Amino acid sequence: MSLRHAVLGLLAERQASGYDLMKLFETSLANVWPATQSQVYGELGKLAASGQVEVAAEGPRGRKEYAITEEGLAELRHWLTSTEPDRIRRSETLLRVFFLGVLTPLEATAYLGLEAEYAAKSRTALERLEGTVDWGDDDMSVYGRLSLEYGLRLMTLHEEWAKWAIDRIQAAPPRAAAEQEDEQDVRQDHRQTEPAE
Amino acid sequence: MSLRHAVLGLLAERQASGYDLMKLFETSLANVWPATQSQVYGELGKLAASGQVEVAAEGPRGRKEYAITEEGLAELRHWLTSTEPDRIRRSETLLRVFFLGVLTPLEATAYLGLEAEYAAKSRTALERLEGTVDWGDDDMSVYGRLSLEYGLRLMTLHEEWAKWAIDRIQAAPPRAAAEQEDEQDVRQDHRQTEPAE
DNA sequence: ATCCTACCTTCCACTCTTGACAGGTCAATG
DNA sequence: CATTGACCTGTCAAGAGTGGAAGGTAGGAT
Repeated sequence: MSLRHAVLGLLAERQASGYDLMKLFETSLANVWPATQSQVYGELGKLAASGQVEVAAEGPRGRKEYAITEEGLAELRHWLTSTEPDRIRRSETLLRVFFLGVLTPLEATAYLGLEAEYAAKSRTALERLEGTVDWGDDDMSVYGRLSLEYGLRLMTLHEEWAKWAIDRIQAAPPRAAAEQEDEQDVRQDHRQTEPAE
Repeated sequence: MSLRHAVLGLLAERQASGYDLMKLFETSLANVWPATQSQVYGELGKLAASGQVEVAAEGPRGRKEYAITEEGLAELRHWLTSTEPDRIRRSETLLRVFFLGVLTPLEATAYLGLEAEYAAKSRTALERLEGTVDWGDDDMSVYGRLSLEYGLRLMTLHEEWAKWAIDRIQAAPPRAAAEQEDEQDVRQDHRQTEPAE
């Protein structure tokens, strides 16, 4: 459902073609709600069909500039004020952390080290972005900057957390690798309960 | 791709039926990688077909307990050590922040207030969870706790960020509502460029 | 003895997302 | 003039995730 509103939101700022929108998705929204061409054009079609968006101008090579309609703006406002955001968050990084037990403590800390490294790199990239953009006092500047700050804080958290986790594992290694070997043997016993299909 | 490895990871801990796995997904992995019945059973079927998992025992009412095979364990290790995690993160919350400009500053701060509230509530829920579980020194305890700590820190960040954002908006409101009205009029002009379809 | 509840698996229809492919036009450069 | 590159729209196949329906069994409580 969110992609629909992302498109509406961008068109609320100013009218644009699918091509224009793609550039916006690749720049400003890349870290918040990525989207592909097929999605954007598809969504524009659906929005036009339902009257929340309409072709405001046609340009050179088949270019169609879309503008949000009153209906679309109403829908956007309704989404922002009267619906609960979908807060389900999937984190492959954390999923992996859950299963770090199948590795040796050394391998586990190596993984977390890469996480810390990634977060640090990602954070400096955001800082560079912050320096690049010229922040005016328009909506996109004010509110986009709030998002950027969130990203900055998140990457800081990520790095510090990863370093903290490494310390913890090194302070109290969960289990010796030898015990893991034992467990593998146990599993093999299980497997003999029934012959392979 | 990750769901496959989530299932493998859980089965690496101990063998289980689809039903058992569902309970694990609802409890331990709920905040990290949610999954539905259809997904879990489907994935078990595919994993069994590819030999990474096999039926270790059959129980009372059609119950089938699956166990990870050596192949599956190898795949799990490979995933953990030799592949890059998918770090794309979608945040509907932040997406909305980008478009807060279509609302009045008052409405915008109200939204962020709800975010702060949600984060606070969510954080105390995690703290309660932390108190409930008895943390041993096994893998799931050690590594699961690292994930929980991440969640705790994230919710703290979320709340503080939302409060900070509210302050910022109140200190320097982006634009008066009156100007937004003007903009709507401009958009109406655009719409007259072409009659509705 | 019956009924309820928890247990347990399987299938389906739908939307979202990805990645790639196909096709075409304008503008400038050599 | 021919080629190149940026511009611009569209479609399709396949996988991932959602939500719910269907259908059946074992065990315990009344």
